[in-house]
Amino acid sequence: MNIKRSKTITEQVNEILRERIRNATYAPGDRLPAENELAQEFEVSRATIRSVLARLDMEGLILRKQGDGTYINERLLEVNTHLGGLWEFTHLIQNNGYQPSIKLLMAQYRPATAEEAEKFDIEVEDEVLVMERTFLADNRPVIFARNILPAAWIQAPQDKIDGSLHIREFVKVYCKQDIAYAISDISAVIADERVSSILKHDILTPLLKLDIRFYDKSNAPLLYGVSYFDDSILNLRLVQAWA
Amino acid sequence: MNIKRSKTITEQVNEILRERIRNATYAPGDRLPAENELAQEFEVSRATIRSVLARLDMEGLILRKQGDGTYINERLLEVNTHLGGLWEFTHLIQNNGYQPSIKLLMAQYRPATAEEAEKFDIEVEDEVLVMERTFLADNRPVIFARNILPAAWIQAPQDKIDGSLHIREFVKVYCKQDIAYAISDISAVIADERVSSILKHDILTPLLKLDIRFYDKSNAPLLYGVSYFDDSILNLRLVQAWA
DNA sequence: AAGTGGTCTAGACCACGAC
DNA sequence: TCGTGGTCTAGACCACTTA
Repeated sequence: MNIKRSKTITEQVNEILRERIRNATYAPGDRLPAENELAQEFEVSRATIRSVLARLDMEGLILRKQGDGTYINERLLEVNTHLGGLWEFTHLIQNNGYQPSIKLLMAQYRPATAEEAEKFDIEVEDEVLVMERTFLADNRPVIFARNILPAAWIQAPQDKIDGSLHIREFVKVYCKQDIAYAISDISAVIADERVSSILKHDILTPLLKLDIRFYDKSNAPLLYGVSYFDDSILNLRLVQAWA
Repeated sequence: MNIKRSKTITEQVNEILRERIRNATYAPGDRLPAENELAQEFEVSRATIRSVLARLDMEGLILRKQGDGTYINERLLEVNTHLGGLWEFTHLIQNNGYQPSIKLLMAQYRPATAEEAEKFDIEVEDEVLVMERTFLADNRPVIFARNILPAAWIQAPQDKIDGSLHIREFVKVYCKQDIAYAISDISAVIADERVSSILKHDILTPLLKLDIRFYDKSNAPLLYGVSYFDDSILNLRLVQAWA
């Protein structure tokens, strides 16, 4: 097996194994080759193979049984959202079987509220950028998202905001920062008129609200987001492997 | 540093480091000793230290910066629920600052509905055990949970059901099985009368509903659970580290 | 008994950040 | 430049399942 350079070996093995699971080279329920066999095939050490398998295990893609073998989890066809990607809305839409797209509704600067200032560790009245977007599933709006970040964070030309970027790309491009982790609050709410009219949504059906704060490796807050969606249209289904 | 046997080395190091974080030997924001130093202190290899740090990193407890060092995440005081433990309701209650307890409302056998039969891969009309419980925060009911499992799964004496067990303990004791992973659906609902009366809850406030299915390593369904709670009382706050 | 995954070691070299 | 974490190796031995 030849492996291209430039990406890490584990990353390459990771991609190959995922592809084999995706295209059913390893079909659901199948037993994978032993770790030693995989190590031989890819010409890497067993430790490398194991670090890849550990990640697939965490995500619930495989089930490892000591003394027996490693199996493809056949139930993962039903699952659409892995825990690590709660805020990857386009994936959520895609995994529910729709074609995702993003529409920028608004992007404007205004002074921070007291609450926002506290969240970002900035002064009240410091300027923030507010961006409102909808995520569409087959051209139907299903998620309303409002993102807020201090204007001072923005390093790149601010004139035209590209609203079609994912959050992690957005932060990367405009703030030249990488997101290290996020803290999310999940709650159930009755939509206000504005959200309801945007989502063309029955006002009596409660929505899921996601309140997400993103931080970098130095623990500086990068971006704050609040999102609403109807869980009867988009199923929020998570896998959790035992720790 | 002396280390007791019987548990794995990584598990022991894990516990020691967590304790040091908890009791602020390593205070929030502090930089940890270098991996090599920790390896020397515990008399283990650096790989062992790294596997422990990798887990703390995933859970958001620490932030690792290449070329710099590893730091305690000072923002974790705010966080109460790690993703791995979505169904550990007593932890959820505890982390919201209340004293948790569990009250068994009902435990009875009845034939499976069509929906249940499909979920468990059993026949319609096969017998299932239904258990209804409330989780109390300072003696106030805050979570209503209904758990269902096929009666045939139960290996232990069925006469008296101990309703105060956690799910993983319950499955361990009565089914002699270990939970390998779970699939959860999160949704927002308006409570029905029964749930509302149990939770003494304003009927207009939407609740979070958690639909969780538990599986073992062989992919056999073990148990199914539906739970309701008011997110204005119990904050469902998750940490997600970047994959 | 044989084969599997689980744990652990003692190195090596690299990429990055602070000084 | 130096120390840090990031990657990777090539072994070893153990615990467990299956036949």
